[in-house]
Amino acid sequence: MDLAFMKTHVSVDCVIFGFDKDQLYVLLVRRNTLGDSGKSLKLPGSLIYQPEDANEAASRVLNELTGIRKMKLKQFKTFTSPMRTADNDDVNWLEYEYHNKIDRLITIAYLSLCKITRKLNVVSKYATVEWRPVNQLPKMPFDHNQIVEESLREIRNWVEYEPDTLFELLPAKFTITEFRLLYEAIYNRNYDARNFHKKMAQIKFILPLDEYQQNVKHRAARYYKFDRVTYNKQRIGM
Amino acid sequence: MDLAFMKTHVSVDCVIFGFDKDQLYVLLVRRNTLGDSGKSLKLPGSLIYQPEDANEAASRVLNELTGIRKMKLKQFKTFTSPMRTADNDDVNWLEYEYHNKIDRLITIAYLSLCKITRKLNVVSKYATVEWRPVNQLPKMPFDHNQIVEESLREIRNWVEYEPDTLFELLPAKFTITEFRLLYEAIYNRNYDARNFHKKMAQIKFILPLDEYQQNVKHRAARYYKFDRVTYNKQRIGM
DNA sequence: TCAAAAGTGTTCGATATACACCCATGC
DNA sequence: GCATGGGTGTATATCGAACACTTTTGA
Repeated sequence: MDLAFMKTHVSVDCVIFGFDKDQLYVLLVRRNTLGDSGKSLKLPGSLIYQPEDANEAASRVLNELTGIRKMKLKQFKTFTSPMRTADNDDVNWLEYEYHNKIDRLITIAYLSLCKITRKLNVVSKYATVEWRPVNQLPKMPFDHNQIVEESLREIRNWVEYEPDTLFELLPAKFTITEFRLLYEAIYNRNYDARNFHKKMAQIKFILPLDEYQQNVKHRAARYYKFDRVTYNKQRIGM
Repeated sequence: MDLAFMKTHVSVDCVIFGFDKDQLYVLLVRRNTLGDSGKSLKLPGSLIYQPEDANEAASRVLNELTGIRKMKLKQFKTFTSPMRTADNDDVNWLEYEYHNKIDRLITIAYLSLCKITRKLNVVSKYATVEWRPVNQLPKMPFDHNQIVEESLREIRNWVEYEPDTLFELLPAKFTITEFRLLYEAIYNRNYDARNFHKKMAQIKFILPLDEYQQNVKHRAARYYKFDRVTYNKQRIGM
């Protein structure tokens, strides 16, 4: 056993989910490639600055991308394998990007949710920002593919403890069918539309509006909205 | 914003739960005190060595204490606040213990379970090892009190996903009442003894033995055991 | 009038809860 | 024989699963 203690840089990486139609998407950034490893898309992230804690760093990354000051986010796992930086291309990019010699790097992974319709900033250090379907992700640098995989398990946990997180993924006004498709995407199973309706009707913080879809070539669906006031009241009682 | 990136040592800290009678206990170590902050008990932990990942470091800490090679363990949260090392006494102890200059330290917290009857090793760097009731913990260094608090939420999650973890806390042969008291301690609520019995009877991997309590001044309770073979078979089918 | 999706109610089985009495043992 | 905890069964409420038809709208 080498008796030296690990001293290392620490980064945060954010798995930001979006939802459209019937699918979950993950927000990836395209780094300015050096060499050509083919792995040009990656999770947005950053090294942690000296005076920050990890939550602040993740908030900063999210804010840069979305402009939202206080995004909901959740730390879910820290990845520490020395093999993370096994690929030289990955390390070269890091050192170029951060102007620091980097031998080993651990990362604290965060989960966050964002409306897919939101206009995003292209942060200077990246060429583009892209939503990619979670089922068809490209090969990414470091262990980013593994991080996304593990985040999927975590998202269910999150919505069970804090169901209001779900509404981060939906537009302010949504139909029950849209909501059901979101559930189906997250839990990767189907829900009976009738039973689902019944359940929604019982949930007090989901309010029916007097608005209906326009210009659809079938019966127009009713819109609903999430009511945070009622939600918070219920939570206090628990 | 200070543009220096954080470069830091990383430690693991282990919250090891034990169970006796009707209470959860946490395993603490007594450090050889320097100065007298009064905070001489702390969670067992260690800086991570250069070639290790965090799981290996946590396994090493657990192994040193219990002699068990492959203890079940679960990473649950990383604590990164710069304020962790705000107390000079804490930092002095660290630097004395590890012969390293330490300005900032983040820690990856692990959860583990151990039979409270197990004979423990006193690791050289500690004076003693002690089980303390989780409800009456002393003030501990760093953010160890907060870590334990957050671990309690995590333990429920763990036993729901992997119920076999529970049996790490019980002797090989246990009564249904002992098992119920464990549930009550973990979920901090009472369970009806009759309904609990009924539920246990349905669980196939809990096997009744032909052994009963001895020398009790009331009707002797039957012993049961956990059957891992049946447990694994069921799991595969899920 | 047809296609496409919205909306609605009932039945059934499984599961969780509430609750009361007899049993075995040591003293 | 009594105190102590062990063990059992029944009735009820609740929740989730299965399931079919009518409604609205645009083309």
